[in-house]
Amino acid sequence: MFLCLANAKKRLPLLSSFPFSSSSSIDRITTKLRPFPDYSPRKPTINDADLVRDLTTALKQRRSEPLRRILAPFAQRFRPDHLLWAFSYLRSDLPLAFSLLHWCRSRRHPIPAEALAIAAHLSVASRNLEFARQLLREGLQSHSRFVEQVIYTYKHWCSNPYVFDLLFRAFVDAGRLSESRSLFFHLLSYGITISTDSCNALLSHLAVDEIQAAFTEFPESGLRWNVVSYNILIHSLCQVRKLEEAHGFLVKMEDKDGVLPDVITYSTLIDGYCKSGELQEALKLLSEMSSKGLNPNSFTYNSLITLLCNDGNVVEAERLFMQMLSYGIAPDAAVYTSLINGYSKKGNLFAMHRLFTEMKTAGHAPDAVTYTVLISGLCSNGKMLEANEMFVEMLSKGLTPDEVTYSTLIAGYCKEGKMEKAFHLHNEMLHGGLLPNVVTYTTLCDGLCKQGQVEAANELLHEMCGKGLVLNVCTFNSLINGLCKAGNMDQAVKIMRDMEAAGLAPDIYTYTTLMDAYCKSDDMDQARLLLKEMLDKGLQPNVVTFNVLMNGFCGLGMLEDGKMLLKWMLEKNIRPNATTYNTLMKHYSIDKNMKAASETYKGMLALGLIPDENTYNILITGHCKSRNMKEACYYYSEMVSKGFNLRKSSYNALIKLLFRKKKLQEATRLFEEMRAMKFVADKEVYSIFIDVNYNEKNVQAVLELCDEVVEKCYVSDHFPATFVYAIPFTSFETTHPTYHCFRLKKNNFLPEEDNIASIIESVEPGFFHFNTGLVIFQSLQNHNGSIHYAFVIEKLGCQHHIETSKCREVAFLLKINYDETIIFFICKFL
DNA sequence: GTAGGGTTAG
Repeated sequence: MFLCLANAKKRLPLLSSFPFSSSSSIDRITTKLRPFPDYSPRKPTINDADLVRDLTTALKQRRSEPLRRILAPFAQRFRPDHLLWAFSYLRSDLPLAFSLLHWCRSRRHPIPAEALAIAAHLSVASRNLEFARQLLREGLQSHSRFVEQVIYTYKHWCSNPYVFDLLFRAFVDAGRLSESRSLFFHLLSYGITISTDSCNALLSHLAVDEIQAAFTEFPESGLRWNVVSYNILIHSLCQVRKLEEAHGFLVKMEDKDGVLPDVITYSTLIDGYCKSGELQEALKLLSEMSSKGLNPNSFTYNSLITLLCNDGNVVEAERLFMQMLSYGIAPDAAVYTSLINGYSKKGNLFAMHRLFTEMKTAGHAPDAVTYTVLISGLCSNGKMLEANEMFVEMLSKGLTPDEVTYSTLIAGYCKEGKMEKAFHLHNEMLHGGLLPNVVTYTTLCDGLCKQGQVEAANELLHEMCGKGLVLNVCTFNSLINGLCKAGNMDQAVKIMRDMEAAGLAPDIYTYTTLMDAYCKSDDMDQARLLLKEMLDKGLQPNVVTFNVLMNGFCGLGMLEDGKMLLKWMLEKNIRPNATTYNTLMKHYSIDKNMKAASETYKGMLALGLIPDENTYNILITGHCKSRNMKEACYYYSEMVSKGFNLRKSSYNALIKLLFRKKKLQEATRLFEEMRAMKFVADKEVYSIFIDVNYNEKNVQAVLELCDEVVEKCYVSDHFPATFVYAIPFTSFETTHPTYHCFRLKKNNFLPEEDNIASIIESVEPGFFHFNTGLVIFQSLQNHNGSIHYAFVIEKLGCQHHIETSKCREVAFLLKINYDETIIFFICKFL
């Protein structure tokens, strides 16, 4: 069963008892003011009165003695409500009153609401605001009708209205927002208005619509919002991308309310525009604020720098950074971090390190976010060793990694397919008291899916739901991708429909993923249907969507449709990228239509697109296959000059072509280079050089290459070296005789009859013509007890015995021409 | 009591 989607949709906690209706407050204001009640404490009994009088007298007279000793004689008879009367006696001696309260609390007596209220009033009156705040918090926590007690005791004990501000704040701090609002209006009836500062504290906890409601409703009671209030409102509107409204308030605050916007107001709105990618609007505001004499600061610039970096325009971002410096605005760690991130996302690790050094030199200590950015850059560029070193460095600096840092590292390991390491980190974060978040889980889920473990991914997501985390669209897209790659299209589509039904809208990733899967299963009709559905929903396809379709059309040989698609893209003003063109070129090259490939390449350049490594590799392999050595060499030298590298297939193709065109020296150089780059050459390429060396009677080189090709091309997870006793090596279709290479790996083990059978089984079918009895292994025992291996070339009826008793390893190179007779074989004793 | 930088999917 796949995920139940009941809790898929993220719901904001609703303040249901928080109806901001403006009519009710008007009624309240017109109501006549209520006076505060007169306080009349309960009358004590004679015994209680005596006890309290004796106790307070003792406290006053013996104040140098330890409290516990003074109060010991009263401890048995003392009740918490004695505090109420004691406070009257100690009103002029507050430290004693509070000591008594502490003593009472230390005896685990619950403090009556009335006593807490009185103590809070006394604290406010004596300007001990922090203590008052604590008392009010305690009162709210432990008594349901505490507010009434504060009001009831107010007139007699304090008459400082600030106590209500503190009470209001205590509600806000406790997250009891609707009660704080009720308190606001309740107090109006007594003529008390909560301060704007405290109302701002409430605002900063509210959702945007609630803030807006409060904005109209609260001033009806005479409250005046200040610049901070507007900043909170504007920030909140920006967060929900209501930029026009936010901008409207920037104008209104000054024009209608006479509240002047400050740097924060402008920076907030500028950031809003930046987050929406509206650079021009942001820049307009930047000049507007300057013209008003408001100086942009590092916050202001950072928003702009971040936007430029996200657009991939790091150069412009750094230019802005320099401008900021030239204006004497000091950068901070955040600004450096943004730039570092910009370069890391571009894959420019050199510039990333450069800025990191610059930042430290300028005296800005990198923080956990900076390190996370660095780690992220290293991870996404496949530098996991360095990423891990950076993580260790971060720890050594005493910085604490958080969920984001861990998720970043986990994503790095997932990308490498190292799921064990990824889960190890996941456990490490749990041990460190960190809770993996939805991103962590999505990352792990994606990693599992990419390893083909969709079921495990599904289980993981169930675990995640069980922890109360809500799946987001990325999570579903990962799972959908996993199902697609596992060929389970029906389930993938079902998940999409389910998420839709649960109110989580599939996005461009969802559609592109599914379209890609349909394209790859040659179902262009379904892909087209999805494209239509997506367009109908108003989702705009982007370059990736088009690339997926391009790949689909081209993969089916529908190159004309591919060309049309490119045209359509350009019409829709969606800028193709190198991948778009590479796909077309690749398929032209597969079709051996290098003319069309070259034209496509020209079109790409005409559009100002920069060819990437892939572009060159496609052109080179294509021209090689078409035996256009000149063109292949031209693109090769151009790519080298741009610092790009050949990939494996291009090396192989180019080497073969060079060899064919008798450019042995060039071919050899590339073969050496390719091996130095740790690429594995084709068996065919190995055969070329084995043959070349054989012809040059360079037996040592022949054997080395034989060993290498066996090691690299035949020994694999399925054929571990220790279990593969004989590995055939064969190759190409040329005029060369076929080589067979056998490598017998021995650990003082000699094949028994049974093992010979397994040798035979392990041999690639079709080559080792055992059935026809072409080549047989035998182990024979000599009369002196030493064991021989024997090749029996049955067809030829001759046997070759090799003494192996002294050998750990034997390599053979057999050169057989099936049509004629055996030509030679070489054995190598190690 | 208010603003900026980091993690996930095609």
